[in-house]
Amino acid sequence: VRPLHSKTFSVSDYNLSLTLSCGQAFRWHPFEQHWFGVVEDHWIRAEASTSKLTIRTTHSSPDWDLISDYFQTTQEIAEITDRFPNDPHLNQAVKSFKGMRLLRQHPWECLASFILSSTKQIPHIQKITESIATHYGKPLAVPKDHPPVSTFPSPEVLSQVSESDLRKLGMGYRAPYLKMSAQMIASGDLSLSEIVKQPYEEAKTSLQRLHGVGPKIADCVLLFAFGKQDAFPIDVWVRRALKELYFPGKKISQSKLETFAKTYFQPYPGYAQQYLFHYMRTAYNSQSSTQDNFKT
DNA sequence: GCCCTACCTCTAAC
DNA sequence: AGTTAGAGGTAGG
Repeated sequence: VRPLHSKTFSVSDYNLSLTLSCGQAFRWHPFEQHWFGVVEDHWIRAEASTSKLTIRTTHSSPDWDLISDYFQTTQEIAEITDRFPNDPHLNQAVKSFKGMRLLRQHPWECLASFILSSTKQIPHIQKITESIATHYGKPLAVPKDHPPVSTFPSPEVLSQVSESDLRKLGMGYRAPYLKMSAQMIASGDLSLSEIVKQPYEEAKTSLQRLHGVGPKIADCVLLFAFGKQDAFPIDVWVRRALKELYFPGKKISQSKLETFAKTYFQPYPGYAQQYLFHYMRTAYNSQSSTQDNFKT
């Protein structure tokens, strides 16, 4: 057990709990009054008040720049939400979820997580990603009152795992997708560090060369790992939100919806998407009597 | 282009 | 308590 290094970042409106639990990252756990998880090879403990984000880590020489980047500590969230279009839905979402932010995740872990996310609910995605780390990652030092955790294994490691061993972790038909993606990246056939430099549309096309990666998963990686602000992942919840909130009672094609989203929510479509996503999910879950209003 | 279906497994809802 | 439908997509027809 190592002593913890710690650092406090000055932030404004940092809603840590919402940020870590809103479906963009899958390996954060609430523990007493804080959260713990992993950023690359750092075990991390995080807690926030309205003006401070305090990070502790067991890492022997913490990479604070990496950590600052992951948590986007220098981002002024108000500057982004202030530029959302002025409509009642977004206004309500911003008011309800004040301080919800986007992280800047490790590209491979983010990609792998979202390959595993298709037709899965969040608790199961959490279970599988944790299980992958436990089985194939490297154990990290943790404080003695905390459970063991491991790093998320590299593409090189996962490309060597057999499909049947991956299936044992419960990922079903996604196993070959994960393995093939790991192989393509490990072999250098596809380079995530090159894709990050490409403009949004080109980067999206590049990512979709991977089997199991379509427009939605590509957009998740572009937004949550590469910080491409134009990415607008449209999943079932966001589709419902767009249809019901902006085109009630009308038939509208997928491509029309995409065009609308790309233009209407500028200059921060990605952030707007996350607020709409959360807005729709919580409204849907908490008001069962109004479910019919949200049917596709 | 647009629509349909199979794909694994878990979970929540009958 | 067993059983079944549906789940934060994608590929292939």
